[in-house]
Amino acid sequence: MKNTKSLILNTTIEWISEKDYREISLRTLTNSIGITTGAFYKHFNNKEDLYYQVSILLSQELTERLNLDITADPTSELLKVAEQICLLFQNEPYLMAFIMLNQSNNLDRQNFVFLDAINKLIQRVNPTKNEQSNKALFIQLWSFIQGYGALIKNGVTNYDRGLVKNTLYKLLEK
Amino acid sequence: MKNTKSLILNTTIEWISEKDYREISLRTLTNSIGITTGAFYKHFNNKEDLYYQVSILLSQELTERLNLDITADPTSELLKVAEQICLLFQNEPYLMAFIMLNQSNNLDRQNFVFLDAINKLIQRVNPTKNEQSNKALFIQLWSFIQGYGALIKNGVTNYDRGLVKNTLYKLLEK
DNA sequence: TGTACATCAGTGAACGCGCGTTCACTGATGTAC
DNA sequence: TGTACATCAGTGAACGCGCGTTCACTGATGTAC
Repeated sequence: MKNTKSLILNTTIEWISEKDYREISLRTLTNSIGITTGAFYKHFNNKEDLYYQVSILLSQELTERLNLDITADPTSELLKVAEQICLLFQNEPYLMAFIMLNQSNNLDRQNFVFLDAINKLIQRVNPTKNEQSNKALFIQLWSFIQGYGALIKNGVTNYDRGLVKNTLYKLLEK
Repeated sequence: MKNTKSLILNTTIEWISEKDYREISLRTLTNSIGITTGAFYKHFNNKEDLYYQVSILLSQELTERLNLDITADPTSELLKVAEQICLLFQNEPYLMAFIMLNQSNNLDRQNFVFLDAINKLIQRVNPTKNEQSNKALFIQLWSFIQGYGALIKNGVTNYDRGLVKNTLYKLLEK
């Protein structure tokens, strides 16, 4: 049944949200659904295959959730994205850790869609600058968001909307 | 012998530099030294104890290596620290991953010494501002350094001295 | 100087455990005639 | 409508493996007399 496969995918996402994904075993996962580990292999080649498919789903979900509007005011749109991602780090630390650790393995189209959209926003926020300057700005923004997210995730600090806004404006030199 | 204990500590650091520390087993570690796993437990309570002691050593080493001079020009000193840490992410990715993942567990004095020194530099770079503004600046700098380090470590980008300098100056509003 | 004893780093084999994965089998369901 | 067969999701027990940890024992070294 296709139901079981999507049940496995959705339950995996629930587990990933609740604990470090490296500590999830196929036994705990399949037990919590009510199937055996043998049944799992009727739907996935192996555990890595499961995580790969989950990471694609999560990339799609993230892209939809952020709901980028590349025609809106690029500065406020960038701010919106930055805030939402930082909030996700605060509210879904395990999920974001999974996404961040698996993003570099994922060269699928969905990730490109998301990063491309951010790049387009940056080009529009900085229309007079050259490509190299835009790439640098992208690295600066992405570094801050990831690093700030990590600090939030580790409990070093709490999410502060004003700080995100202030950082963005400094980096954009607004 | 005290020699064996420090041999274990130093060899662990070598291994941590070469691969993900989560993939190091006591067997591979002790085999590479030429002792048995039983001997290991004459010197450490357990594996966690080893990693804790290693993380203290690495914190000390990092502090010494950065060689902070809190009397020097604070801006250039901050730039120097930021550059050195980013370079470490590029040259010692596994080691930095270990330090970053274990730093939040480590509330030992050595870490405070290092972070305190950075905080003092920030106070001197921003003498007229209040404490809250300094704390925000610290979070901004630390977020960028950590996030940029992660991007370098994951191969998303390469270390670029100019980008680090530019980011620092933007954040310091110089 | 020689003997008896204590200490303790290191040995080596074993322990129990949880893991991902495999596979012969089951049994419900759909299809062909 | 009833019978024979094919399909295939799911079972459940087992596989081999590597892990951290334990422990009775060894044997070199130092100490006391």
